[in-house]
Amino acid sequence: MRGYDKYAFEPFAVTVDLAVLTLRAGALHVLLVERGQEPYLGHWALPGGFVLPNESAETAARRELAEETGLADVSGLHLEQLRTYSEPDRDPRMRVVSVAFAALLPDAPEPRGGGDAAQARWLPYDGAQPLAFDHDRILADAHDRVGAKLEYTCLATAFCPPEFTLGELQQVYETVWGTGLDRPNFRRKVLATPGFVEPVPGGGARLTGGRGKPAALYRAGTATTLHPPLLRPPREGRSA
Amino acid sequence: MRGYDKYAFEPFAVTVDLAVLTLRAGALHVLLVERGQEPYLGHWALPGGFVLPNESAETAARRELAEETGLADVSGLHLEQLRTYSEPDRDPRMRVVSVAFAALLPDAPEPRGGGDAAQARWLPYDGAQPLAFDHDRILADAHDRVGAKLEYTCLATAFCPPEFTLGELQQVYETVWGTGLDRPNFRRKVLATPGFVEPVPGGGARLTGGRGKPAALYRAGTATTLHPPLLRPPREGRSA
DNA sequence: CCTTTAATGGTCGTACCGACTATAAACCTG
DNA sequence: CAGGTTTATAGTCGGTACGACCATTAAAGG
Repeated sequence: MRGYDKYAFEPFAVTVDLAVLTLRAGALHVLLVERGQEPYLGHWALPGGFVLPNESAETAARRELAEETGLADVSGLHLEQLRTYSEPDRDPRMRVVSVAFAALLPDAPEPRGGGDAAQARWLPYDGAQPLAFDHDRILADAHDRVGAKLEYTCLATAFCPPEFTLGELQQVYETVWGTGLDRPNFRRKVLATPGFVEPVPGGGARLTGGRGKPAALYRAGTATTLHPPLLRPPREGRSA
Repeated sequence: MRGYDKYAFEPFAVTVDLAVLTLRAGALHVLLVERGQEPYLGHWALPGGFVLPNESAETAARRELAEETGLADVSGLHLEQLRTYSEPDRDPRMRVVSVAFAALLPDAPEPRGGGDAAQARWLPYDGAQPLAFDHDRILADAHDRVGAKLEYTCLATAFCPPEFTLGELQQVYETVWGTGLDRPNFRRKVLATPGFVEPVPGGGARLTGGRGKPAALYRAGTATTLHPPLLRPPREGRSA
């Protein structure tokens, strides 16, 4: 099927769906909107919308991200295309093909309504709540992807503010992976990876709550990949 | 933009594009079709086609794979969704959103025409040949993805016939990565990973050309991921 | 028969990583 | 203010993995 012109084709609606993730109070949270109409009236759903005629899916995703979060500048946020969901019956109204993205936010301002009546809120990531459409699966895929990319990329800093402590960076890993990590070993590994983080020149004032010894501040480095990777502890299945 | 009904939307054509990769004579090859019409008349392009009204993108990709390769059974082949390309001007004729897939084939039968006039052929992967549309980028993304997944999954066996030698498996890594690997170390690593490969019970007759000591035959194991991963040798940039 | 080729088996040293202990600098409590 | 708590930081130690080798075996070829 090489020639477009000689085959009839069905036009599809193309949308983007966003799994916007952040860390609030040491727990992973997702930005969800409450549906105001059928189907799935009253259910929570991932934010998203149509791709406009002159937009790429990435452009549409960033526009939706700005609209839904109410943030003035979303240009620096990490936005990653997950995959495209195209099951014929995923939306009962019509044929909708949706390109899913994951977005990572450092802090979590409570979203304004964005001019739309339906409320948008940060809800904790449980993995259990039934979302509208196939959004449970999209959200689970987003979680899997982010967890995997933490191993071999510097993605974790996308969850952190511009200046952060190593304790905060470790919390990102622990929260997304759901495991505990040894603090000295984590510190050794991160500092031994050139370009992962770099110390803030001025000196290390603390940012955290206040208890304990003040921590040094770091910024995200210039590296994007981790060689060798920072592997998560193997699942306690069985050892051969 | 929560409600579909209250916004106008532009219908898009949705297609799939396939980067079908195989190993022929120790080199990576790609299945390409020659375009028989404008635009890009005479250029090589990735095989692909429209997603039909009752198909998912995965279904359409597998159908196209069967049509283009002429293989009777493509159900066991590894098919992986790469990402979706949706730049508004990627096809000059109309708005086309394309879901790209990578397919991995063990052996490489010369493709029949598939009933279509345009010829389909295996061409060596150079990364230099200018393909039609944005297919150069899709092909490069496919190569990157496959190379990366070799590190932490058992994907390499998808390039191998049902029974293979460790030398053939090593050739997959060396060809895709473009590097040489130490044979004893590769062997030790593969055999130390439970579930990666398992010996053929009957005994190890050779399959390869004939020179050298006959190699034992193995089958793909049940594992899907490699823990710890089989990292490719670091690029010779500089060491800190 | 000797060379060539490739598979297989093994050694050795280093780097890394997990587990663990120790010290330092802040706060809180009485 | 003394002492305990909390968190950050420094360091040790042993096992494992892995890269760089070397050696042996089993075939084909001249």
